[in-house]
Parts: sequence; structure tokens; C-alpha cells
Amino acid sequence: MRKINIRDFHVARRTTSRDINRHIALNLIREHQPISRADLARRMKITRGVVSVLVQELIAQELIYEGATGEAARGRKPTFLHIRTHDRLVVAVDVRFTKTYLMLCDFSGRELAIESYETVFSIPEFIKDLAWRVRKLLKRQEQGFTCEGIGLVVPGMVDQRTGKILNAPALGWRSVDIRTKLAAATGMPVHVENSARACALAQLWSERGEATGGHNFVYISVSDGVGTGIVVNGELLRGRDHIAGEFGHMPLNPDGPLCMCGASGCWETYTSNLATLSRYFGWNLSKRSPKRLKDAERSSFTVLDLVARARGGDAKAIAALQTSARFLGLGIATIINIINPDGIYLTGEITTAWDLIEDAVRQAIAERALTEAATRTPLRVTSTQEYPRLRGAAALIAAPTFAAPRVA
Amino acid sequence: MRKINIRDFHVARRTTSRDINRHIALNLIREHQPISRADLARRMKITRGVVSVLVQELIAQELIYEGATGEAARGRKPTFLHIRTHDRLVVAVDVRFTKTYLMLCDFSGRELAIESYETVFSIPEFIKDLAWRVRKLLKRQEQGFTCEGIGLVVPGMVDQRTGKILNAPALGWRSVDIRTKLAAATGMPVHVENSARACALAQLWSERGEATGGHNFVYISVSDGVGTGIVVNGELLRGRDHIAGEFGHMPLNPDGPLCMCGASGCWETYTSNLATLSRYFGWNLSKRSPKRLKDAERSSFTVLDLVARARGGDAKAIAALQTSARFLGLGIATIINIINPDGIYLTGEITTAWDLIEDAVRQAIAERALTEAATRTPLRVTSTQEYPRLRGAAALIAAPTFAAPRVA
DNA sequence: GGGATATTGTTCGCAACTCAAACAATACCG
DNA sequence: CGGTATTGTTTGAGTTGCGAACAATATCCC
Repeated sequence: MRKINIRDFHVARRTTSRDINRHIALNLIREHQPISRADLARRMKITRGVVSVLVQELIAQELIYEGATGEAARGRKPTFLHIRTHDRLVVAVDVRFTKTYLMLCDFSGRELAIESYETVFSIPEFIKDLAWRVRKLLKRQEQGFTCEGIGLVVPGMVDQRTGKILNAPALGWRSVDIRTKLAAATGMPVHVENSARACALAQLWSERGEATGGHNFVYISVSDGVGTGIVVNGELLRGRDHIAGEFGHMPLNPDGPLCMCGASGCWETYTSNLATLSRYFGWNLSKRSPKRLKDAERSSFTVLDLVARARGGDAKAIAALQTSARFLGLGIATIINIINPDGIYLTGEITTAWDLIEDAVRQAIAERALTEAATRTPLRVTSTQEYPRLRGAAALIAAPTFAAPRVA
Repeated sequence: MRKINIRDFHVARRTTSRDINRHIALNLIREHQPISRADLARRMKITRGVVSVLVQELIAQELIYEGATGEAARGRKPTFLHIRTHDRLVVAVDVRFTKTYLMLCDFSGRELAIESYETVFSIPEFIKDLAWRVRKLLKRQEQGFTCEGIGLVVPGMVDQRTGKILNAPALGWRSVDIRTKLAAATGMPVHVENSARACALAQLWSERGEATGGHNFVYISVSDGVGTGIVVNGELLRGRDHIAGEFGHMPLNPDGPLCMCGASGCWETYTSNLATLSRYFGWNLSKRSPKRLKDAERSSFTVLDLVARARGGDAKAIAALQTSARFLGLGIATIINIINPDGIYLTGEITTAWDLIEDAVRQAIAERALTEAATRTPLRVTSTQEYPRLRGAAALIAAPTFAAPRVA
């Protein structure tokens, strides 16, 4: 029961019906390819005649193509339709404190090349270096493709509309118009987004249908900090200033440890990688300044190492993980009570120890969830091996092709 | 950039364009009445010819009617169009721990009659009594109207789809199929909703355009507990189990006072009426059981009395309000960081002392808000005199007439 | 007072769209 | 090789938005 926005509505034009149906057809092909026109008509519950025209238009737009003919028990064999993805390329960039990851992939998310290197913190140098790497990456490809843009994600707050980085404390970047700079250096369209929200986008737009667990979910990325992306009605929640989704900075205890955001007792100070390592090494969080903590993080010992020790039987490591897991669960319970999503996705170093921490997480959720049904909210761990941030960066460029037309 | 839901999409039919445009026209008339066809055409940026037909259909559906002719500096005078509301009635019911409020109003929200009485906690008696009161209320009205349904709101969790009350601890109601019972007793359609979410609906669908401060906001109702309703993209966030929006139970401190929900340290234990009164009287919250607190609430001394004493110079009362205000602000800051709404609406007894507590609230927000822009999120206090819960209950029945058709 | 002008609301031909049904093109089966 | 089932196209009908012409007012101004 949505209210029509009187200040920003979209009247149906002569072509609106077809625009809508063409996009539905495109998305159905994307989801069920290879698929025939007749099958499309059945799924859409419209006549084959209309589907014929829709498909003809999609082919003319070079969004899909006809493939081989399929098999049928009786009657004429169907001609399969496919999404044209292999020659539409995207450059995805994931800037983190430790390293910068660079991926070239096609519109389906198929990985063509991937590389990583030490992050360059000076903005002009970063741009120059990145533009060079992108050119090199594309030169290596065969001819006959188009690169449709660069998707870039950073840990921090981003105004997605203008492409400006508002504040990325981990990188020390503040008020940087990265889109304009990078677009000027490469001549390509650039989209910028917060890394956790990009993960949510990756999940939403992932082509593998199995993952389509509803259009309402929250994505939680636990790493240096805790980032979250909220998807409601198949749309990423961006908010007035494009900074929505910062569950990481909800207070678990207003008198808790100091956080990089300036406040104290944020959820991320209890469950981030830093928090877990601090527990293990016995650092006193409340007395350390955020700056010092950044140095600590530079150290070579990571949560992955801690997990390895835990698996080796290190009791202190296990205890540190369990405590972080408990706080992780408390935060998840709160998210469930607030958003009541269809599911919650998790990623980050600590999730590699999911078998060790799942019980603690679920117990904490059960402790605070308001209904029994809420405790059964599905939790899905996505491996960091799948590069969720990079896939989200790619989705920034690829997704608009498939997005629903704005209407009413 | 919304993704089309492949499992639940709506193809555009032959009549879809007109359905969309008719609803847009209807909403524009609702917002700008009285309005002429020509003015509608200008606002919608479609030809007057189409508007003529749309209007003709809306008149045939008895959703609008032609009124007087207006004035024009030159040329033919316009015929004004109006929404038909005066003879479409709604019964709104607000069940609270202390009292039950009953209102008869028309589709515009115009109040025709209002009454309140001691809440009856026995379900069969409650239904019987309410059905009797509704019949009496309608009998008093003149003929020539239709009552289109009953909207009922309760403090607690409600499955809006099935009309079942899942758990309303304040009333001691649990798993009650109130819709079926009440519909059977009255023969009218019944819609049930959580009271804070109903307030959000009231705000969203309020006819007075001045309040239309965007289609993304959070409504916070501070009373016995703290209820919240989240509106995203002009739609109330209901969640998988229809229990979304429970900001009241986010933990401010996991070791805090015991809450009625079973957990401890929930936001509402720090800023609800009960919390404020407890501070004033020096009750030890953490040691009292929720049951005992309910008794305390039965006492005749309310937050309104406390506010009166504060205005009279009672230092302890002022201090209690200030502390609650600080925690209110901390919670609001968290909501802002998570949802980043266009605005936040507040109601409840404590907001009658807004002039006394605003500074403390804003200071707490500034303390935890992640950006400077976020601290400037507009806060709007809605008076309890306007019966926001009853208006929300009425919106449950009236709003579907105006809601956007589902498409794509 | 009466034509010029301006505005509202209706009508009509045209183009775009969905829809149902007929039709052509395959392919399998007995 | 005809019967049948299925895919994909075509065609005519009904619905809709669009543009332009038209009728119905009303004011302005000579």
C-alpha cells in the first residue's frame, strides 16, 4: 500500500506499458536463461504475440540475443534467448585500508581478471595510478567489447548521487569528489558506493537465482568496522543524505569503548576485527585512541590468524571469538527487531569461523528477538572468496540496465 | 533503482496505464482540491482530453464530484473537482492499557464523534461491547452514508495481513484473531495495526499537505513503551512477520533495566513514561519485575503531572525529564544513522514538555549523529490532541482507496 | 456593443499498446 | 504420411495516450 508521491510522480505515457513489460521480460530472461518466447509468455501470462514484439525490441537494443534451438518432446523446437553480457565489461574497484582490489568482469559478473596492490592514499596519485591500471587491463582484452563504466567502493560514507566521498576515516579521505576526478582521468562513467551497501547490491542483483531469498534483507560486513546495507522492496535504502544503513554505529553501551566515528560504545567496537583482536591481546580499548588502533591494525596478525589459532585449540582465541560472536548476535537481533528482514547475509573474516561461532550468535539472537519467528530469520554466510564488495561495485554499473522503470 | 521481483511481478495490461493515471489524478485532486481539469492536466503534463476521460471515470466511481465554478481572470471559468469524503465513514478504535478511544470520522479524517471508556480486557466482552458502541454511534448519524470499515490499533505486535494480534503485553492479549471476531460481530471490514505504525500511516496519509515532508520518515511514539513506525518510499515497513519497526527494543545497554519484552536495557526502559516516572520516584528499575511496573503505571500520577510539576519549578521533575530526553536523543540519533530519514515525528506525553527537553534531545543527537547534515534532520512534534493513533486507525480503511496500483 | 483574445472542457483522428485468434513452421508419433 | 502438439508470427479488435480542432464561456478593449 504505497502512497503516490505527489511531488515526484511518473504519469503513464503511451509507451509505459511496453517499457514495463519489456523490463519484466528482460529480467525473466536474465533469471531463467536460456528461455524460449513461449515459456516467457507462460511466465508473464501474456500472449506469445506480445512477447514476440518485446523480444524483437530487446534484440534491437542488443540487450539479448537468440541462441541455439532447444529440445522439445513434441512440436516445433524453441529458440533460446540469452542475455548479452559477455562483451559488456565493467571495472570494479574495492579500496580498503590494506589493499586495493581491481577486477574486470562482464555484465553477468564473470571474472575476467583480478589484481590487488597496496592502497595509495594520496588522491591525485591514486587516480593516476588507477587510470593507468584500468587502461592496461582493458588493453589486454580482445577487441569487440565495450567497457561501460567503473564501479568503485570505499569503506565510509558516500553520497552515491553526486559520487562524492563524504568521509572514509579508514582511508583518511574526506569530501573527495572521486567520481569527477576518475571520470576525467578515464573517460568512463563512474559510480561510487559504500562497500557494505555495495555488498547488499551484489546480493540483490546476483545472477545466481538460488540466492534470491527475497527482496528484503540486510547485509552485514564485519571487517575493520561493521558496515551494513539495507534492502527494502528490492531497493537499497540510501536515505536523505545517502548515509542510511549505519547499524555499525548503534550504541550497545553509551559508556563503551571509543569508536573511530567519535562516539563510544558503537556496535562495531564490540564485534569488529579490531575488537576481536583487542580481546585476544588484552588491549584496553576504552583508553586507546582510535588513531592508535589503526596502527595496531597495520600489524600483520589478522583475525584469520586468530581463527587459525582457535582451530588449533588456543583457548584465548576461542574465547575472543565467542565474545565477539555474542555481540554480533546481539546486534543482529536488534536489526531483526527493527527491519524484520526475510534474511540476513554475513561476510567478513570472522565468518570463516562460522562453525565455531554460530551457536553463540544464535543464542544471542534468541535472547533478544521479540518473537519466536524472528529467531528463525535465515542467516547466510557469504564467503570472502566470492569478492562480494567487487561484485557490488560491478553491480553499480550493470544493474541500472535491469532496474524497474519508475512509474506512478 | 529497484529490482523487479521475479517471483511476484505485475505485468502491464491494456488498462494499466489508465489505472495508474487515474490514481495519480485522484491523489492530485486529494492534495490540491478544489482543482480544475485544466489545472490537473498542467500538473500531470498530459492533455486535457485525457484528463476529461479520467475525471469522468472517477465521477462514475463516485470517488470525486464536481463542485462550484471557480474564478478566472480571463476565459471560461473552471469547474472545481472535489474528493468525495463526507459520506464515506470510518470507525477508528485505539485500545490502550488505561482507556479505549472510539472515533467516527469521514474519509478526510474529519471527526464526527469521539468517545472513550475503560478498556475491557476480556476479549469476548470487549468485542460485544465494542460492536454495541459502533452500532449506537452509526445509528446517531443521519442517513445517506456508508461506513466502510473499522480500523483498530493496539500497543503490541500485530500481523496486519491476517488481522491477528500476536502479542500485546500491555493488554495481556496474545494470539487473538481480533479481525475475524470483530468482523463477525459488526459485519464490517476490519483492519488491525500496531499503534505506533498506525501513527506513521496517519502522518503519511494526512490530507493536510503542509505535513508532507517527504515519503521517508520515522514516527516515534513515547508512552508506556516506545513504538516506532518506519516509512520508506511512501510505504510502511512491515517486514517478513509484520513486526518491523521495533526500535523501542534496541539495547542501549545489555545490562540495563529489565524490559517487558523479556530482554534488558531496551531503549524504552530508558525513555518511556515508566522510565521517567521511575526516575522521579526513585524506583529501582532493574530489580522490579515488569509485572510490578504495570501496577505502578496504574497509579494516577502520570507524566503529564510530572511535566506540570517541572513547569512549577520542581527540580527533581526537571532532572527526570532531562535524563529521559537525553536517552530519547540517543535513540533518535541511532535511528537517524540507520534510516537517515527525511524527518522524524514525535508524539507522546513527554513531548508536551518539548520546550523543556528539546535542547537535551538535540545535544544527544549531535553527540552520536555521524554527519553534520544528520544532526539537522527535522524533528516534528505532533500533539496528542490530534489523536494520531485514531487517525492512523482511520487511515487503515481510507488509504487503500488512494494507494498506488501495484505494477512492474 | 461587439470583435479580439484567453481559458476551459470536449471531441475526433492517429499512433501505440494489449489481447485473442488464426496461421505458418516445425517436429514427433503411430 | 496424416494427426497432433508446440513454437513463433500475423492480423484484427479493443483500449489507451496524444495532438489538434472545436465549442463554450468569460474578459478586455476599442
